[in-house]
Amino acid sequence: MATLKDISKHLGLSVTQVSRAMNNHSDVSKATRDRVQAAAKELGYAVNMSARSLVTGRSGLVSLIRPGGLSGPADITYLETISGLSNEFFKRGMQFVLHMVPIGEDALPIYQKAAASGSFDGFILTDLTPDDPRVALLTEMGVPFVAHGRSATHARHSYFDIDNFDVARQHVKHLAKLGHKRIALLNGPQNYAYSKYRLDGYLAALGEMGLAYDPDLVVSTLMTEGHGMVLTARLFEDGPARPTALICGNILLAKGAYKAFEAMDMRIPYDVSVVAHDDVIHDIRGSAFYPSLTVTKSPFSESWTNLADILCLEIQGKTTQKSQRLADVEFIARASSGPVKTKQ
Amino acid sequence: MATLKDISKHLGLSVTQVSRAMNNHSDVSKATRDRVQAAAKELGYAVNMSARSLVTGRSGLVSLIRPGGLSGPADITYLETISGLSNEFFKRGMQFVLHMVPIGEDALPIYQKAAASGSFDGFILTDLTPDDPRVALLTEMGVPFVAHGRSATHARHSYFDIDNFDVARQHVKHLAKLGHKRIALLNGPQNYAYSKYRLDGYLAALGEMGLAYDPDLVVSTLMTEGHGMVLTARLFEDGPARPTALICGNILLAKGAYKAFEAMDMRIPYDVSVVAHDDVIHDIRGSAFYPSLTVTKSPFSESWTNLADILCLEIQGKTTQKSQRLADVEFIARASSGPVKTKQ
DNA sequence: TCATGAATCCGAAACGTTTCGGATTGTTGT
DNA sequence: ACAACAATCCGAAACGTTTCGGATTCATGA
Repeated sequence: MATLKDISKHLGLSVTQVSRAMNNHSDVSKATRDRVQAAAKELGYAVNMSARSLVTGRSGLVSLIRPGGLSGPADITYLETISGLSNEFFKRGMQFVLHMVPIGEDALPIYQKAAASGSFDGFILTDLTPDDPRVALLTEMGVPFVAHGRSATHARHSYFDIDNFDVARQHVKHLAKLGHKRIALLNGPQNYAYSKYRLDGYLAALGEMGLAYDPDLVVSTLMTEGHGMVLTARLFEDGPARPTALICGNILLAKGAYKAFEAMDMRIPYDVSVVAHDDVIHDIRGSAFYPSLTVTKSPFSESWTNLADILCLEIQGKTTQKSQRLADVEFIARASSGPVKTKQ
Repeated sequence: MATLKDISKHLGLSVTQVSRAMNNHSDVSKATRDRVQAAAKELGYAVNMSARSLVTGRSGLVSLIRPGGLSGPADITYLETISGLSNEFFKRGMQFVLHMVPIGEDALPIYQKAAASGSFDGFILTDLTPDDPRVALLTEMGVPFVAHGRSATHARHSYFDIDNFDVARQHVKHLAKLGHKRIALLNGPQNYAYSKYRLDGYLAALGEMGLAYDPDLVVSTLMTEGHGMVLTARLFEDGPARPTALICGNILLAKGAYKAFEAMDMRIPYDVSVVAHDDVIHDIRGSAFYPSLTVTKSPFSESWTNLADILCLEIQGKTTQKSQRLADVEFIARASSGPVKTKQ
């Protein structure tokens, strides 16, 4: 493995100048820069990251520690996350270190150790909870990190998120304008921050539109097709209090809901309106539903490059200010939502 | 961030002795070892990996480069792989660096660069093809690696695998002993090494049992429930050449096959026998099938610790010999396979 | 002719660890 | 009393890079 010294000997230059040439510094002539880079290629030079890290104090490693192991096929979205992030950091010349903590083990001490080891330049946090202890820990330790989603209690951290408050709000307002008064919400798991924001948005919009809040119309669940089906069936049991519209946390829940409504002989959108949020990760497209599904849409996949950008900024530490980005959500009205049925 | 020098000053010892104490070397007294370790804890010392790497020449990083991006929900098994491996290497104090190469990009140059950079101590190869170019590349470069599965052409590399030849052979022999003469094989994708070994085992066993080989009875496919269903339906079209038994590459294919047979009104095991290989990753248990499924079984999850062990050996390079381990497969006869139906 | 400044280069120190070779003790056997 | 040996320690070099401060050259303008 060739070193800078090898190149410097081979060319009769100082190590300093070779280093500066390789890193495109200003005070090296174009001629020598070219000579150096040619020699580097010829000798098969590759920078020794350990040596560089030792002097720069940066390892080039970012880490994603995933608590809670796997929870079955629902975790396919997680593979998407890992895939996207690993790629973005690769593009930026950084190594993406993954650690999936087995289920049942407490992840916080692992974060603590990893952060204290100084081996990592930064961390990516996913699956934020409303009051996430990892945010508190890393903030206190002064370790760079970026969160996919927002912690509610520690507002002053870098994150990338979509405006989940607005997602639910748009859904409610759309349905309320169509005359719906009893709107059910099939929300994501309640320990996640985004579910909380959606619930808040739902409640706020109900208030805005002058609608009453009925806790029986809101349910939190793992977002799978199966759960969508059975919980929809439960929410829409026949009776005087039966809702006339349903908001689904994602496309899979909506798919389950469609099945439930079919089984119950309720026609969309005549008997019931359905809207959902589409994060464009599952192969199913809202437009391919029958009837086609009204959605708020914002591609999950736009997160990775943003998260990587933000973390790199954070690591460079040029600015003390935290980067907080909210992605746009697009509202697409389609055939699954319509005017509320007038009493017959 | 405290260093060895800090501890040495704090204790009036030499840096040498502190280092040796921290690494449990022989020639340091128990008394000073304790003092040193206490001081280390007190000062919050954590070894600087870059510095250590620089002198030892080992980075503590292993890398998994996954070509081909994602192929949808079928890739849930891949999450299992990543999860298991990241854990095993964590236990061994190594960092697991992941890079998922986007679909369409050629992964080989990435392996080439990563190996040439010297940043990684070793590589894990998955999804081996029968003549895998990555095996050739890394062998030639002299970089430590371990393969999950075997390359057929480059036999002299370290690997962990199950005896896929034997898997198919056991299936055939079991069915042949029950009197089956026309045995269909629903194999995995043909570009994977394990599919080739299974096909070889199938052919060998047919020979052993004196049965004829009919290419029409063998089909390669992605191993999903859907493919299992439609391909079973096709293999078992009515006619004089209809097979009497089916070997499925995994549990998902078997599940699809069951559906197909139900639709075709063929009763298991009276009209047709079904066997499969169970790698115990999908939540579905062969014993929970109705009728319960005859399988060869060997848990995928045993691979991770073996792969990590082997790669660590390879990295230490104590032995020039390659580690090649074949896991056992267990044969479990259940209700889905029975004597061939006598002509009525 | 001489100061000025830009362009280009270099030596040496520093990062924190491991390890080689040797030094200093104290104990043992003769 | 002395050699031999084990136990315990230490100084210094080395790993490969970056960077600080300064040095050299050469053209420029006064």
